[in-house]
Amino acid sequence: MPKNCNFVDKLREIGLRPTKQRVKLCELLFLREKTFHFTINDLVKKISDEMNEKISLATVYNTVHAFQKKGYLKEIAINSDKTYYDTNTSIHHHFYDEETHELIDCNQNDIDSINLKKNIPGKKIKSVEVLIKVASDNQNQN
Amino acid sequence: MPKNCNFVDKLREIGLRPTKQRVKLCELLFLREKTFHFTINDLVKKISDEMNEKISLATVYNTVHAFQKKGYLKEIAINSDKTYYDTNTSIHHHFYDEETHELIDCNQNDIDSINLKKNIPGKKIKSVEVLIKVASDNQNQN
DNA sequence: CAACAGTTTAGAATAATTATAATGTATAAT
DNA sequence: ATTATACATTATAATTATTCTAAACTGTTG
Repeated sequence: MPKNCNFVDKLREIGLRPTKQRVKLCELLFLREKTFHFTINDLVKKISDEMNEKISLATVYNTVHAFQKKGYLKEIAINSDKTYYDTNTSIHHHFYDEETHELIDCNQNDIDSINLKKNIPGKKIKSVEVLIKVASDNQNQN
Repeated sequence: MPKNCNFVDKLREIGLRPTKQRVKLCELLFLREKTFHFTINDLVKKISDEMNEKISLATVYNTVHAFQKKGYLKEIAINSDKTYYDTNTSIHHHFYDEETHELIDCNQNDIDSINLKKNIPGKKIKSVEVLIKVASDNQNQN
């Protein structure tokens, strides 16, 4: 979702009704310089803390799913009980800090291209993404 | 956990009491040629279907966590509400079939070595693992 | 403005996982 | 061998993330 844009029109364009809640969430999610990694709970907290608003939990779930479906949010695979999302929807990689549970983007050009020598017969490759787990030191590997 | 081994002794060696349930689970998990990917529910089902036994759900959770802690099982990161485990505890990669939800191992030597150009200051890299999503065709990327 | 379809909402329902507390069992010391 | 003890198992309750539901609400279209 482009920054500095009229979210009302933008939402209409992509076939979602521009409700108050959706516009608020757009502002929270897409008016940012850096890509943003979050869980549903992070969002709910930010809405009440930073925007002094209240959007029902169900709506946050609905809206995040709608944006994901339209391709403006991406679900990130990490070992967690919660689901993480990213405003960077391109195919890219992540550092995952095992101590702070923070995600940091690692773009395609931060990694030499990955060359697969194996494939699955009858299947096409949809994405190849790397998860780099980091920790300060004497941490166990998983 | 080595194949063809006396699980009673092995469990004692690694500091876990060799209870009936743990030995049964060892047999189910580690007496295999290929690496085994599973969820807790897969295990519970296999115990009753293939072994005609009943081990309580809590014990399955406890035991899987104990084995994981001791380094004999590895948690796999994929987008799922369930947690996946792998008997292959080495650092390695996975194909994830978006249609069948099946995991397939992809060893380190099936991929040219990954060269990171970026790092996180003050943090050590603990693992670098690749998830390759596959599907038969006209499937969306995520 | 009226009518309709799409949205929001609170709260119920579900599903995975973890905690609890009573009972059972492997083990080390007697 | 027996017993005491610490560790395990179990059924069940509790918790947490997520999804469903049905009623109230709101953009949009005519």
